[in-house]
Amino acid sequence: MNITIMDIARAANVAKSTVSKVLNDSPKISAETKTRVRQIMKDMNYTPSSMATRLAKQKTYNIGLLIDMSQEQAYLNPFFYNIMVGIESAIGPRNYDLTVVNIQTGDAQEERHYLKRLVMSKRIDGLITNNSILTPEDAEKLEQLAFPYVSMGEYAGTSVSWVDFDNETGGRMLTEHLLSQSYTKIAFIGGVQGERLFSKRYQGYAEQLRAAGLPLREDWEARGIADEKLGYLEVKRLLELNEPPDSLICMNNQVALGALKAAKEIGMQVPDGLGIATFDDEPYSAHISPPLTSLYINTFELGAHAGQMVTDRIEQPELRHQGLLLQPEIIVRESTTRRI
Amino acid sequence: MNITIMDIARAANVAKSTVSKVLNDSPKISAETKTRVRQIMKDMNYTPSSMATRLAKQKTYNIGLLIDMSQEQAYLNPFFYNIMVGIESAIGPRNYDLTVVNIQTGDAQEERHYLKRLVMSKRIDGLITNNSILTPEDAEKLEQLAFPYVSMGEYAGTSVSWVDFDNETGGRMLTEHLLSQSYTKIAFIGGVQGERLFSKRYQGYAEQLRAAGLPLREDWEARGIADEKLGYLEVKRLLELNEPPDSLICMNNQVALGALKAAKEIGMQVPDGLGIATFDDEPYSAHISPPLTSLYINTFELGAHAGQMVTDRIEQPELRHQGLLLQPEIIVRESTTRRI
DNA sequence: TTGTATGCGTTATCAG
DNA sequence: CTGATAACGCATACAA
Repeated sequence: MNITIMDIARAANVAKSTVSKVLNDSPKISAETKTRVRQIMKDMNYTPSSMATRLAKQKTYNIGLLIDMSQEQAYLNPFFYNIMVGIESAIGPRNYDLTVVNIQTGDAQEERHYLKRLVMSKRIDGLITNNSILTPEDAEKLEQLAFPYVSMGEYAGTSVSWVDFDNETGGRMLTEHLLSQSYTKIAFIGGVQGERLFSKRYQGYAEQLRAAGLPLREDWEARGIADEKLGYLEVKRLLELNEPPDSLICMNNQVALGALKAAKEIGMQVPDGLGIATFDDEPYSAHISPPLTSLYINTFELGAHAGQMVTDRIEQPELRHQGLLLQPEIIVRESTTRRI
Repeated sequence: MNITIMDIARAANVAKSTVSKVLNDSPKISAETKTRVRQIMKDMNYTPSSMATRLAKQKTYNIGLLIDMSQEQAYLNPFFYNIMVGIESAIGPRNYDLTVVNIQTGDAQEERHYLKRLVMSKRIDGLITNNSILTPEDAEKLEQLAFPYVSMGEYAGTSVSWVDFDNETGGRMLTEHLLSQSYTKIAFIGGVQGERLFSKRYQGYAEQLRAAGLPLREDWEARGIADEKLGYLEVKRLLELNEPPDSLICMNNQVALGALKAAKEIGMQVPDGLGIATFDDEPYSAHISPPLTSLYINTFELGAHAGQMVTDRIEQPELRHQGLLLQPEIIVRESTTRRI
């Protein structure tokens, strides 16, 4: 059998409640007994059972991170490791663990639903999700249960706590940068109408154009699922217009890669003939030829703030909901640095 | 208060033990009572408390994944997401959750040590680590505790279960491929003497050279921490030798990127003048110019096997330790496809 | 087939 | 300051 609190109590000649108090460093235990009991615990190589502690304290010290593993190329996947490290950096010091759970959006069988599996079964004290997973109904339910959770990704609607990057400002930054390099015919490539991420980014782009007194050209619109293929096909099309754009803002690196490929095939010089800037700086952005000007988001920070917010909400339930907007950072590289 | 098994028992007019048996689908409960009790559970929106279940069953249904977040560019980090999805795909269906825990190799304070924090405190039923984290002492201790664990990465020593890729065969495959493209002066770039990963890979390379009757040239040795800088500096040096190599095998993509940069600066044509092949295919390997021939390892599979193995060992403690060697796959791209 | 009693290992509430 | 004793919510051997 395993060694329990009772064994320690017997060995120390005290009640198990005393041992418990020593474990929790209760102020009403004398220093002597504390050191004595602790020594015995060490001698007997005792570690309290987290199962029992959790049941007694009605607290798991565990945070759940919800991800949809079926979404192959979801927005934040490439950054997942950093996000996780960020979360851990915030919750670890507060003694919380991180449990990563897969939610299959497909099979929504009642019984396997994460609300039941994780929240109602008390497997976790708090939840971190992202806005593409969290449905309004689930948010509503979490609210009813007064369960602490945070969304990574803006959740404008009701009273939901979230952290996100300022995508609108991001759109403005990229546009402004291109304008400063005296590009004036800027196209925006990728993204589906109605998609939150796209809307914000496009909005920033549109605003900045308007501020510069430039028109939004409909013939330069290139919408669609933001992948390499889209970038390739759309840029081929755009460059063959009578009046082609002189620069691009891409929804992500994949689109930019496709765009670059198209430009090369057509013989268009980047950046002199065509400037390319993109959202979502990835590890290899700097290694493309030419290196891509891109918008860096500090995903470690994103995770850290999310972790901070859940644990805050766990420990101070009276806290009001809040939204936190982090600022991106533009990294200027050759793909938009005109030499003329 | 929360609704418990007792509430259900009362509402159904049965003993709570009966409810418990219904929960566990015991064969000695009549079909009628089962359906009746289940209906009531649904009506009352009851979910058993995992805390209590765990304590009673002495089982957590939780697997721990140990990672060292301080190691910035560890071998498997870029592949972390895939590995995790692989693990989840294996353990999820068996009803295990995954808890990711950070281990700071730096502060080895007794109390925060994962053996105490996770294993001895019974926070998890099984452990997945990688061989760069798992020290022989810890392995020994886990063995003593008869605790189920699996190492990702070969652990040749004692009786440790592990999964890994066949790095030696990988070295042979890359070498063989270069030979088949009639490269004959193959250098091996990156890796530190004594490092397990390097040894295996280099060994495969050396064997294949020997099999082809080619010498191991000491002046082509380029050892060191496998990063871009090393690739750049070493290849600059190599290409200025009287008799430079005509092709390279790089320890990873970073090294290859550095090598490529050096080749470009010197004006050496890739692949005609210099063939470049590398270990560890990464998402962007195909997007480098020229696209890199590289050795792909299916990290999802790695994770899936690891997950499979731990759960197997949890459920069948009598199982013997085993090592599993997965085969890599070579992806031939332009960087080694000679046009002459 | 169902119910009773006890255990799982800790914490918390009281007395003393 | 310390010690009984009752939770915490479920599982299980044994009795009925």
